[in-house]
Amino acid sequence: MGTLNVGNLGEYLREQRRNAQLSLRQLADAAGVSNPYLSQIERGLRKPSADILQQLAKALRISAETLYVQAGILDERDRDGIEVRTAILTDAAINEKQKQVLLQIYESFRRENAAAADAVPVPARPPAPPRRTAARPAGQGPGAGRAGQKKAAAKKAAAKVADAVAETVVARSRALKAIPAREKQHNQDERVIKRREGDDVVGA
Amino acid sequence: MGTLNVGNLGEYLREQRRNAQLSLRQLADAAGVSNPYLSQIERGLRKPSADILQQLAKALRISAETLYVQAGILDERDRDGIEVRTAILTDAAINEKQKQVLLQIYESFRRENAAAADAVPVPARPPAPPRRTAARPAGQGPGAGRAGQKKAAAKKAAAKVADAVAETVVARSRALKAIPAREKQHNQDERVIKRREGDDVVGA
DNA sequence: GCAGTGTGCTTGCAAAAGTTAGCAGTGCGT
DNA sequence: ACGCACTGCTAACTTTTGCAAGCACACTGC
Repeated sequence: MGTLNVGNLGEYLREQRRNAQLSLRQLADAAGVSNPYLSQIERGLRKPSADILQQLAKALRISAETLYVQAGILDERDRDGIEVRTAILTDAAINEKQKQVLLQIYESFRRENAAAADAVPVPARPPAPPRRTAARPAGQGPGAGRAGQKKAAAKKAAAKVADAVAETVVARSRALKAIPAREKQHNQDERVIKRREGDDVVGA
Repeated sequence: MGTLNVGNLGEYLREQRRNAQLSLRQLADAAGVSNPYLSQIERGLRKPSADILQQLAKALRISAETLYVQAGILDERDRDGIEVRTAILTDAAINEKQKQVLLQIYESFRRENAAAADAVPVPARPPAPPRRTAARPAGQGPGAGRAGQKKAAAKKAAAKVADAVAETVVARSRALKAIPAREKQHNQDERVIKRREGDDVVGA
């Protein structure tokens, strides 16, 4: 193959590996791939198979599809957000509430990015105003008192769920950041043991 | 390779080719693939790369993802999730961090639903099960008063999710900027770049 | 200084993917 | 009968992927 069509894969992989604070050897070991090969991939000298990409994605705790896209196996084509909206709305695995939550977040992100693209000075919390706007129409105040009270209670419960979810996300994020460091040390210990054993075998 | 993990690909390919009323040679020529290789693929003797699958899909005028699924590159069992994930990942309007956040939330929703579907009592979290149990009867509407209150609470929680998560994203963004290790890695990047340039020269 | 450990990379090689040249069989026209 | 075009496949070969062994360099502790 004269020129490898590997797109941005190598750079992306290296970036993700660095974000995870893993050495080349650590990621290679975690993915079950040889470290020279991983080095070659990162430098764009090789185009790995989808199987290898799956293994790497798993070790990096990112979705394989992410790497497929970077490698040019899956196409990046959505510009209007229609597919994301459609996919979310037609997904049978999540309920309506969750769909709405995801859509709100998705739209917030899009707005945030659009604002950034416009180079408009972004307020401290750009997503906040849309949320409040959405919350008020949901109220529909003129209804019966009981109806209003029930709705307020429902909102309170939803807020509690959101707190739990956000907490989960934050905790997970921290775990992801904390684990690599620990794993790194732990892996070093393991590698020391492995290496000594390996050295013994070679010596023998 | 002792046993090729090619799933149903060969049979599926042959079926599609026959449906299109193409001979093996015609399809191979249209796809830019050698006809003996196509024969081997159809007989399950070879596992083609994603590039070859793309070429074949294009010649057959079907989506490459269809063949990826048949080849086991994409998981069909996870089909609904795949569409959402793929849509999110291929969306050009949001960046990588946002994509990962959305995916994490999506996954936690799915997990939440799967756990609720399994109705597995979680001993580790005694507070959580009662809340979920309450959310479920709400849908079934056994008790009108309580069910209504719980529904309203759920809505409020959902509304707060976006705010909490957006806050998380902002916090994470700040954390990423604050991490000194990032600078360290940046320096490593420079070193690697220098080294790679040297290597490239040697390679050329 | 040294030894030990970690890092990323080079080199040679095996295995697998993928191609080229050609074979055997089938159907059709003369 | 023959020749021709088409079919799917075999076998040898080429190219690419992916790995094992090892190198050079950096860092740390003694």
